[in-house]
Amino acid sequence: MARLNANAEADAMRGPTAREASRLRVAVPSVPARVAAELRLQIADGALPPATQLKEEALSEELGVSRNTVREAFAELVSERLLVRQPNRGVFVASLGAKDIHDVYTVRRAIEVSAVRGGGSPESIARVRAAVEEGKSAAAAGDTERLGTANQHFHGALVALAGSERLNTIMSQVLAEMRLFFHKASVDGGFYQVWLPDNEQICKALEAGDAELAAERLTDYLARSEEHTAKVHALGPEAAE
Amino acid sequence: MARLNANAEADAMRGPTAREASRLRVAVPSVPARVAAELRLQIADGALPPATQLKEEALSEELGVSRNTVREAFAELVSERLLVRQPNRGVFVASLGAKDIHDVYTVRRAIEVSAVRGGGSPESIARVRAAVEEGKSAAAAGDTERLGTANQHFHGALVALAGSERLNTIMSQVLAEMRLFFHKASVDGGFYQVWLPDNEQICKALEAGDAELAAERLTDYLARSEEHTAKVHALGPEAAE
DNA sequence: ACAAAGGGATTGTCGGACGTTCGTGTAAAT
DNA sequence: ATTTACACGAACGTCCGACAATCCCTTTGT
Repeated sequence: MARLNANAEADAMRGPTAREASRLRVAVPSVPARVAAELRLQIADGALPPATQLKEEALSEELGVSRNTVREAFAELVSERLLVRQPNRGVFVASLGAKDIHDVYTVRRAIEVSAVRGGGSPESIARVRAAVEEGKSAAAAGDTERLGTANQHFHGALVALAGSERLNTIMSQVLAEMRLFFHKASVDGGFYQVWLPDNEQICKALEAGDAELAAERLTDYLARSEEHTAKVHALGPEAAE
Repeated sequence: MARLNANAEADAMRGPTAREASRLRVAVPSVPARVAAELRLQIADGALPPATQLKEEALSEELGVSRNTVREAFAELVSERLLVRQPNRGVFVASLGAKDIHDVYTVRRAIEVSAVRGGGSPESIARVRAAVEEGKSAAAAGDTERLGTANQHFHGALVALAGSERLNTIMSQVLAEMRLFFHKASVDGGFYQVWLPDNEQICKALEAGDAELAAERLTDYLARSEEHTAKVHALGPEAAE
């Protein structure tokens, strides 16, 4: 129940009040934005599993914000497809079905492949390389969670090759949606391990200036990844491995 | 000022009240959704030109809804990039710069080309054909506005080839953004005329089952269209042709 | 002329209120 | 015993009003 311990974090969540208004401030996100961020986190790491209902009043009390504010946060997350709203019934953590898996991968194919085909600047390619290395090091350390985020960084970096603000935000939403499938709790150690060689090969092709080859490898990767994901999902989203 | 005549439409905008609750209802959209739809329309046809500030209280009075509701509508439109929010300053109709043009076209290249490459079912290709014919008929009738919407239908139909719900919503948002450049007021008759042959050729390739050729032609089209758009935008978004 | 101080307008967030909708459990009827 | 009807309660949807925080503009002081 107590998603946040009621008082300590509740006060931290609230905006700057009169007494602490004097300190210098550098664009503190609005309260609804911070509530949304908090919920995003809890959804991502499985504290709020799919199909969980989020009640406005309960949340507003736990977080120490008004119902109105919670409502705004909900609207934000609904627009990101992390929550779904059933009119007059409430909002629920999105639970994705087989169809959604395919849909998400369709978007990824469109966006990632297109971005990779474009080539990208040396700096942006360097960032792809950095993500690859981050993944390797995480794998070496056996840090599953870091491996997962490194993988997301990798694909985010791929899209960033296009240098498009809009594509970036679309991709980050898609990545957030993918986390609905794979909470860290439901993913075994070898899950991301498999894709490390793919990442390496794609990155190599990019560094060699062969964007077309990279795109081809990425397409291939996405096909296998979708298949894999669908398989894992088929035996129940709960069954780890 | 009076974007809506205050009373008549205001009541129409409000939700079903007690007295009229008896008639059968089939999923009436929520009040914020209807406000957002209204604003979307007014933005699309230029009644609310870019950089216009939208004030919460003024709108809530004109539309006969509460400030809270207006606020929710704003949030929706901000998430669609039709409005931009300046914290503590207000929301403004988005005004796109040269960089945004390129950005939008980058998204279109990714999404549309990818969808076309996939081929698509006969029914969805038929819908592309229908949009092409709609454009021709509108051009023959000299109906500029219908020509514009037909063009949007065409590109929407292209994306629909992929059969992806998410791609569709992304595309419809992008199309909405494009309307920020081209209000019907600021577009001369020949504006869309030019692209009719392109649409025809792309559609022909699809019908012939040659998705790759269609994708190639589309890529070419998008390049020329972006150039054209950038040119028009360069001589001031106001200058019609 | 320019910096500081003041005021007005608008947003951000809160709190509460009330009708509506939907699920559920209870009671009545067959 | 199963089904239907009804009443209750929990949430949501929308409205209203309030107040501090913030920003812009104007006025004031030097």
